[in-house]
Amino acid sequence: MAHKLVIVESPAKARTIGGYLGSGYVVESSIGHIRDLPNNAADTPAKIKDKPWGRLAIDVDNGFEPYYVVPRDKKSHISKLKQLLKDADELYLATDEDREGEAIAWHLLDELKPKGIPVHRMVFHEITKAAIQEAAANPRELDMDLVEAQETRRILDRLYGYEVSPVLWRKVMSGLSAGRVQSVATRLVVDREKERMAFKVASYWDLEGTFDAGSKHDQRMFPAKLHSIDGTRVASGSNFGQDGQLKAKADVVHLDKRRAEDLVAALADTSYDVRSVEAKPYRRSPYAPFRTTTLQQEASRKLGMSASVTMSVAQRLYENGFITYMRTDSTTLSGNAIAAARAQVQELYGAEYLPDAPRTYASKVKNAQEAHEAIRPAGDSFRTPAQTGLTGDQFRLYELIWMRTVASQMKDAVGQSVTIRLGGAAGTGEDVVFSASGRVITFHGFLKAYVEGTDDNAAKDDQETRLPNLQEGDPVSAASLSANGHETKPPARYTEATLIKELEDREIGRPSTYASIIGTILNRGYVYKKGTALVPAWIAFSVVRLLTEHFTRLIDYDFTALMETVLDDIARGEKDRVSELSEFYYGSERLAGLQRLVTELGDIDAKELATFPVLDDDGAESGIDLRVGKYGPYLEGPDDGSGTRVRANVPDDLPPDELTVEKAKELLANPAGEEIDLGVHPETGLQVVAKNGRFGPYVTEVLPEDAPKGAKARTGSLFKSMSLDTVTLDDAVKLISLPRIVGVGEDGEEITAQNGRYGPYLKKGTDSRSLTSEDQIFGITLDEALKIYSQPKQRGRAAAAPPLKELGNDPVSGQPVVVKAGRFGEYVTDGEYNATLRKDDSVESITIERAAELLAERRAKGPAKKAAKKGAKKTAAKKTTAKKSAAKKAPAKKAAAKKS
DNA sequence: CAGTGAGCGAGCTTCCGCTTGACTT
Repeated sequence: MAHKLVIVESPAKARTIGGYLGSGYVVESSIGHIRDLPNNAADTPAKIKDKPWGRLAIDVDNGFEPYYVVPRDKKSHISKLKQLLKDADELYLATDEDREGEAIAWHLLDELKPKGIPVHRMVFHEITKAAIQEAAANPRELDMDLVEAQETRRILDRLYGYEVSPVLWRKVMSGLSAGRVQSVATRLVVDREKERMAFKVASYWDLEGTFDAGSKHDQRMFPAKLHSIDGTRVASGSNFGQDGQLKAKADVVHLDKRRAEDLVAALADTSYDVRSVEAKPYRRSPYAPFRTTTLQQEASRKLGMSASVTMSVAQRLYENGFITYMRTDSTTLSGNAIAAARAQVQELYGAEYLPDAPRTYASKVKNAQEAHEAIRPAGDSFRTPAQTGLTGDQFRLYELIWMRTVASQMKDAVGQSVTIRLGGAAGTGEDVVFSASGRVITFHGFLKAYVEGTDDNAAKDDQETRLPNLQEGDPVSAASLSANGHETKPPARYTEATLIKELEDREIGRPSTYASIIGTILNRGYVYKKGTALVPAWIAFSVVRLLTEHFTRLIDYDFTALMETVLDDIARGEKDRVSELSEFYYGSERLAGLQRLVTELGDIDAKELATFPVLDDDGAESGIDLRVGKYGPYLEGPDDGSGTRVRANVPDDLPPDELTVEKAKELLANPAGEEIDLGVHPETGLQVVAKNGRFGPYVTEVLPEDAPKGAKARTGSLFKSMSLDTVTLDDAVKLISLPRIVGVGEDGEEITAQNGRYGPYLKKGTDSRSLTSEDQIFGITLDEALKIYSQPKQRGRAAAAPPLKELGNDPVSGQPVVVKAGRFGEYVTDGEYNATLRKDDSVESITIERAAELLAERRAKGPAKKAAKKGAKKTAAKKTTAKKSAAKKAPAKKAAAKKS
């Protein structure tokens, strides 16, 4: 039977809308984007792989034409949609009405290719029966200008990310990344840390007292603070700047301890009178209903949920029909929602809390796309939290959303704020004024339902301080007075919630990505969490420095906002996508293009980039440098002219702003870190210790201070079977005795056994042979050693690697194909060509057909040996780097994955 | 960053935004 096919983005939405449209309609979802640029080489179609721009999947030479693919996990879904389309007599593309939604609609059209049936673009902002039916009755055309704007955004992000990231691989560390959003987020965290490092603590003092209004007042005692001396204000926290120091223009008295205490003494006999009473009406309007970022902030402040936890809990609430869509930048409530909230206000708080007219909230977000409603309880009447039957996190998050929504339709809170000034004369003749402020809320309004949390210790909106009802001229006495010292505090580190807020304020990122932005910069190792604070790692300093020095425009805080302006122009048909992308990539008279920036890297000095002088409190250089190395951050002591500088590791979890000159000196004084005393060597009498070094744990002798120049401490790596915790003095004595002389060969040359870079081995002159186990170093006899030397050298190597699996014969070469485990992972070989298994292959699942495919691909590239010989040295060096950094990265990723 | 020798298959990392399940731990 023929039907009309409606495609929306979200499955949950499809279910709801299906119910509103009734029979005759089939509502399905696209589940987000259905096509994208290929993610990596494995997903890149063969026909563009070999193009110079194949890696980008954007033909930068021909109008920046993008090459889209349907990701593997979406293929079956696309077939399902195609199947549904076969029996459809009309197609409604009902994706979200924003830039991305318009593009999804176009991708659907382009991929499904409906033949001979009408296609409509249907849009709605509310999911109510009336709104959906009206939308279906009044469809529009696809807005191709808006699609162009989306493609421009997508292409620009790809060019930025996939061109700049490789620069970081070459200059900083393999596997790193750069992007329009993550790099700015990282920069924010790094810049904040730099502010903290430049911060110098200042102290200031003030006076606080408890005053007595006399027995005729109900509220007799009240607190007040010193306000001014002889008409000049006393310095308080707000007079100090971001650097911690008194602002240059501050016309204030800066009290120190002595002056403050002297003043307390001079005020011992002072009586006061009320100089002024200033009352102002206090009025506070409700907060707007939740959008993604405000929900994430409040869930963090009140429920202690991370952004990603908040989103997944909200997702479950959404899927089960408890709340509206949770990825939104809109604070707008539908008419039904306003009515539901108002009904609930009436019911729970009474008519006096209900404003005469419904409240509406305009979006504060500058680049808001408003495709959805605010986040609120779902339905035309709200369920109270108790009525939902929810538990745990879902209950608590629902309650938060429900309260916020209901409160948004309540009356303002009103009251009075009062400032009272008290004056008196000090014994020294100075005129002093104290100030007391109070707030009384006479009608709580929405505050009765919902009070927003605060990030620092700022007063909450419902906080009250009552003052006595004093009049000008009334006498007041001081019950107690004290001098209090304060210190200026550095700007606080970002938390997930405050960083997200900052990004939103700067129009960077979208509701669907805020939580994952945090994930990205954590996973790359740019930042780590210390409690809830985001602390930048030193490698982030290197990356931000490279980007600010060489890609200044791209990491500018305004880059995204400027891009949005251009995209809006494209969406209105006023600018052309190709010329904008061309300017971005190839440059113009006024701008350097990205392509030139990433190819002309000669002046990027990787070493300099990774070096940060450790500065003292006055910002002067100490001669000590922090450097970001392959093994993490380390310190280099001052150059004393000896040619070598003392080095020391910096603990991974030492926040950059805690690396003072004193701390650096302390670390340099004990460069090796912890060492374990094993005792005294029975023969030499020297102390023997175990340490962790560059190549892992090892033992070494401690040479006496009067040891002759040039004397070297003997060392030895621990065997793999040993560990720092369990190694004994006996083990150590044996290890440092190496190499062991096994005997003399037939040619008169000495054969020794030892441990090295590639494991245990025998050495005879320049001829070396691997051993299979570390125990052989001590156990092997001369006869066995001679036997090994009697065999040709190749043998030990080949014998060590039996194939993991035999697959049969290759159809092309006819040779047997086997799977082997190699240095770079598992690979298949037919004896001549080797091909590494790809991400989706495994030893268990691989077939001869797949192996033949891999070998055919490999064969197409020609023999490897010639290529390998070219610039062999350079390649070898690079390989080592890549391998080490990969090895280093793996555990970090695992740890991150475990947490989440 | 302790200091010791070879020779073995390269291939891939990465962006931002839109959506959920299908995975494993």
